[in-house]
Amino acid sequence: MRLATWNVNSVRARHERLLAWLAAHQPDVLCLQELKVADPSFPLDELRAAGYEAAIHGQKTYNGVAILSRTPLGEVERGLADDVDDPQARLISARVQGLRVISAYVPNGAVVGSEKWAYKLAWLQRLRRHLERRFARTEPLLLCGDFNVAPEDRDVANPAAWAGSVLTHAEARVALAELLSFGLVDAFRLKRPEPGLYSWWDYRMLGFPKNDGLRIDHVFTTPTLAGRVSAASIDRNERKGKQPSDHAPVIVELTD
DNA sequence: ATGGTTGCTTAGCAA
Repeated sequence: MRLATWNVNSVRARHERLLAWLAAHQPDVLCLQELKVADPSFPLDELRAAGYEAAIHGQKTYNGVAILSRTPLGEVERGLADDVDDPQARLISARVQGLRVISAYVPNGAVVGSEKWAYKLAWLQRLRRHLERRFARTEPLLLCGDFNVAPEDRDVANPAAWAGSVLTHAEARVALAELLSFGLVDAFRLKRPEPGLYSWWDYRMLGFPKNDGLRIDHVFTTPTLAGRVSAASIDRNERKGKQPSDHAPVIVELTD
């Protein structure tokens, strides 16, 4: 089974690229983030024609997440289901081929110390509680998405330049580590421990031409599935050419 | 040279 996660930065702007990428890479499951459309504007028909069912949690202008699958999606759940009144569409989960797949778009956090920063840290805590309430570490779970956190300095091309940013700050890394302490492992790093692998490059400052990248998009899995991870990669090519997303797809292969 | 990009929506926000 091939599973991927990709922050497309507007499914409308990335429509052609999305269909071309699906055709070229044939993932069984694709988690999407930053749809930036409400549900009725999601290109369901074209994706069905391409062979994919979709579970959507859309939002106009900002956020929005989805899970695409070649096989049927069941038990779809949207949001963190806690007592916080939160209109931001950042989480969706579904059952696919006996697995529980989650597509998450963690808040960026803007600037350390800002209100958005506090929301980011709180959101990661809320996700941890959601996992505890809703799932067991003994079940086959795949938590995928844009986490807006580079877990370690080896995930950052230029750690000195990014020191103290919302993507690398110690508090964000601790919050991510606490999320993973639910009982999740970094599926990508199981197979790809080497440095120099990134999933996001800022549109500004010649980020991609200079390869000033960070690995902030992840696939985390419960230990029951870790042994089935057979390969992992990042499709850096998708960041090239005309009108790319600022994120590249992260791909994980699981043995059946 | 203290900027630089993109997307959504249409001046300003978010990333």
